[in-house]
Amino acid sequence: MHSQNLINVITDALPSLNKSETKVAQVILSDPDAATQSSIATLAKKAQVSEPSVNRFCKRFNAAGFPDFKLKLAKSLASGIRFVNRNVDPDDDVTSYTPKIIDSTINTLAMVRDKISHARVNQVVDKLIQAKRIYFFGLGASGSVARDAENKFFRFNLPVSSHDDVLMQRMLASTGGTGDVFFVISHTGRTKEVVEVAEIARGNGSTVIGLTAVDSPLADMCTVTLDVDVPENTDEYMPMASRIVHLVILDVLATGVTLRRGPDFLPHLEKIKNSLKPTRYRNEN
Amino acid sequence: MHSQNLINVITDALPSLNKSETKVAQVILSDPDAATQSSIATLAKKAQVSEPSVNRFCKRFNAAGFPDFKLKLAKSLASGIRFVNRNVDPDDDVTSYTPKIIDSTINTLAMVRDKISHARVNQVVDKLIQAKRIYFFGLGASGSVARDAENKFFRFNLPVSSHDDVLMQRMLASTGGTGDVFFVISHTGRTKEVVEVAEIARGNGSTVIGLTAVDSPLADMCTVTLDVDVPENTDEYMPMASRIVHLVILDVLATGVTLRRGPDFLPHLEKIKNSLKPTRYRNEN
DNA sequence: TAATTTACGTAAGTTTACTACATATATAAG
DNA sequence: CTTATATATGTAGTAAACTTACGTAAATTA
Repeated sequence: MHSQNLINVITDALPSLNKSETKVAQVILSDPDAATQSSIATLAKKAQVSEPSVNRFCKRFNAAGFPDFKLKLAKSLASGIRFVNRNVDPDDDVTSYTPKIIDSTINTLAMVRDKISHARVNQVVDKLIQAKRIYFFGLGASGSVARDAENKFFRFNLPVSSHDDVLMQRMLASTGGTGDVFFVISHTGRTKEVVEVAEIARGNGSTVIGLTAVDSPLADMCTVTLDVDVPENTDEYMPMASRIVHLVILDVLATGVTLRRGPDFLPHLEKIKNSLKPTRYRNEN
Repeated sequence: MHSQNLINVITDALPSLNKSETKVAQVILSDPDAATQSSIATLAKKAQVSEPSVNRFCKRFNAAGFPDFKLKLAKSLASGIRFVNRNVDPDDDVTSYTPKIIDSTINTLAMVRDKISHARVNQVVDKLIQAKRIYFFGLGASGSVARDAENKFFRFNLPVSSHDDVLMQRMLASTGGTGDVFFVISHTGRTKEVVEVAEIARGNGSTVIGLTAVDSPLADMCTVTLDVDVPENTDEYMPMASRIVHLVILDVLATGVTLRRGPDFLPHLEKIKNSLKPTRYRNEN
């Protein structure tokens, strides 16, 4: 199993902690890297609690003791994931908002990595393998995700198309049937048009796959749903990470399909790759 | 250079170590994970040396002492493992290829975060702020990136469009002039058509921004380039992380523009957000 | 072979972390 | 509202771990 990032675990547990534990958590989260280098005494002093409180805190998070906790914390920090404690401020400059945005995306991806259901991924790959035809549907920001998916999946040598036009989507959904897979992408899963389209497709016996939010109306309508629980962007400055997550999940699915197709399929992919060579300037490296 | 993996550093230094240091190194290298969890006493015993020898060994590798050394070792272990098996194997199953792909994307983003030039980002934001019109150009996978960019930047209340049609791109480039910004996206930066389009636009006095590879023909042609040095995908199974990187950089740019516009601009963004509400099913949360 | 440097270990000292216990605070019951 | 009980937090002592100082042994050089 994948070990969940300690920093996220602490953040999630924050509301359930008692007074002194909260103090310790805050000190650690405010500068996790410093925490890995300080002794139990310094940390206790910073958090204004006693040393045993720090020790108990560590044990609460399944560490053998303080040193073991520091070790685990260091490991979490090393995986390229940094804790983003602040959203972009109006007075941030390039040097601060750039890493903030990238870190926030990284964080979201790490969360998805730890929470995504492998069983579901497998189910979706199953459906995609069996598909005679795949339609990728998305509106707005999800429109470009759908388009990217088309660009990935046409390589599998089966009819694939993407659509961001609601009327087109309705028409295609109503003419679909067994063997057709409608892959519906939506961040909220609450856009009426999209949900209706899914319903129509479902009614005709098509397979409907949803890449959308948990417990959304769209999710309820699908044959299989890959639910992504990306925190809503409340902050005006914060860009939606869900597109990125969706794209990466589509990468995962494409990889799954490729692997299922087996090694005999690789020459086909190679052929597509090579087809682009004549369009490029030679690389001198 | 970036901080090298401690295990590699030790391996490299192996020939230059003296007797007891070699013993210590061998014990650590044989099971680095165990080393991070053992005390200086146990490690000394295993290596058949005295405790101070272990301590000196740690200091030789720029650690403050044994605990600090363990910390550094743990860090390189955490990031190292992920780097080592980051490629998808033909016999991987869902539980292994899913985290691999996500981790690989995370690693790429972390690299970009550390290497991206803030000065360049600032320059590009400058150009975008001054633009009277923005065209996003991209082909293939970059086509959907361009489309996503359009979806982000139209919010700034200025004429924005995206194009993935080479002929259309040529025509627009040839009619452009001062005040027009052509934002050209290309993973390789070597696609002839794209480079030519950039050249045409440049010739007419337009600003050409490139989101592309370092030292590529396209990069040479641009007014400002945001070079992204994403490792080429040699592995058939590995999806291109560059799209993701491009999208995130566009997020950064959009944020930069938003911040420059100042707080007076926020109501406008809010208005766009609210415009979607009637299209959605209510969220009961 | 002697001088000098480098390597290594012993033992003492110092820091660090843990445990057991006591007190305080909060919660529930009467 | 008081008492009982559980929970939370701190104090002090102890054990373990780590570091330093110093001395001896080995290796290197003159």
